[in-house]
Amino acid sequence: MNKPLVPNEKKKQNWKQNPEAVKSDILRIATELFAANGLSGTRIDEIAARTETSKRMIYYYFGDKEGLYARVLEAAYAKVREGEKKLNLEGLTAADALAELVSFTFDHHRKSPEFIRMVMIENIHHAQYLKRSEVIRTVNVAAIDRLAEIIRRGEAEGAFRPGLDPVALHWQISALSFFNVSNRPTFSALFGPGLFGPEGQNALRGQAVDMILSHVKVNDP
Amino acid sequence: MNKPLVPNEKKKQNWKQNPEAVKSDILRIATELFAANGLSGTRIDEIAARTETSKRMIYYYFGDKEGLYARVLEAAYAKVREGEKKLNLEGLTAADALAELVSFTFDHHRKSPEFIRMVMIENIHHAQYLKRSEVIRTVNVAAIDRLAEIIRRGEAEGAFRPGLDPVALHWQISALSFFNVSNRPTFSALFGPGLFGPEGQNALRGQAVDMILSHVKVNDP
DNA sequence: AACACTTTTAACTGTTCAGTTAAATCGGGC
DNA sequence: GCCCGATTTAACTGAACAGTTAAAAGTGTT
Repeated sequence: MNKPLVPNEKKKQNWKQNPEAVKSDILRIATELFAANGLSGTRIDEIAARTETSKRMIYYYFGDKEGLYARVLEAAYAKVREGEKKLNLEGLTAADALAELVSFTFDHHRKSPEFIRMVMIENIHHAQYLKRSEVIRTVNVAAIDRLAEIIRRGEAEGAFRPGLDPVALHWQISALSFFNVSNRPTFSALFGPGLFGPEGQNALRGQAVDMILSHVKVNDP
Repeated sequence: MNKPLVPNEKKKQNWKQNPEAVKSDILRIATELFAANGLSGTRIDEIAARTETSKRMIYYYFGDKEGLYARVLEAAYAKVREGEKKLNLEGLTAADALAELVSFTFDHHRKSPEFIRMVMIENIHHAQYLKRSEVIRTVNVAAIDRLAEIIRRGEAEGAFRPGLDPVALHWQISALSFFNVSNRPTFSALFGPGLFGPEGQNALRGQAVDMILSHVKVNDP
């Protein structure tokens, strides 16, 4: 009854199978909608309607709603990791490398609002889906390793105070970069949009760099 | 058929009308559930079941689910404002006052996870309910005023660098305090619970104070 | 040409859930 | 004692929604 004798409308004749494309099409739309509406706020029927394929195929490939959500979460982390590979800190002093890392992280978060929203949603769910994913942990260990290396160099140079904790430092950089995106709606509603325009963001980025650097440097007056 | 001839079970005889108590009972349970499950994730039937009153009364007093959510959000902000009145910065230098403010804010956020979750949820919804509330804005203006006063004193003392923006400073203090609670689930799942135990939290609080202070102080090496 | 995997279609199931209805009773202020 | 607002109860409505079913036919591989 399908692929019918009447290939009217926009039904593609000479049609090719492409499971990967179908899956990634579903993931793309699902990411958009889960990030916009949360897990319970998203409708499978709406995902299906905006996909090139059908509701049936969502269940065929992803099992159920939670399975799809879990895959969306993993894909979001994977995509962000991919973007972080662009960062090159070779040949810089430890302080310059750290400044560049903070600045990059700040901007990278800004450019990934969908990812930020997925993490927010996952935090609302007490990270229960992230906890089950072995894929994701490795991504983030790399961030800590990179920081640990910078700290090691900074101590060797005598530029950084001793005893810095790379995980705490990552927490601080993340806090400043993440909050900037996650809490923009409420912050902007309460205090106006000034900090979120181009000048405001440049100022906040520079201040974040300054805060982190003055914290790790050795100078105690 | 009710208030029946048989006051068996725990039906309160000698029962008193008390609209305010009924409303605040509903708000208390609704806060707990909205904070736990979000707007679309919360069931009115579950709120009703855990209240001393009935589903009918929820609609009687709050109209609909969104009306109830909006009132819960306002109540959460009001309660947090109430807690902030405990902070006393009289007779301190600007630097000491700011240190105390950061430290207090960090701890105050930690003690208000329900409020934090409501703000997270509200950010997911692009602050659409907060925007409509005139009640809430005034709460937060006070925070800015308090900071502006500290900055003014710090500049007068010659202790702070000139040109500090109280809104940006509030953003920074909030980022460090808010992220600590909001992102604990994912951060802890990825990097372990170490930073969220008592020692870890003491360290993070101290480092937050240090970061803010070394950023506002005048010493440029 | 056989076989496994992929895709289409649309109706259907069963449940969950926000919001309603109705009639009755109760408390308290006037 | 009268009236109005507060409260109880439990069943009901109607829509939304996750997940299923079934039969058919396509693709790609060997």
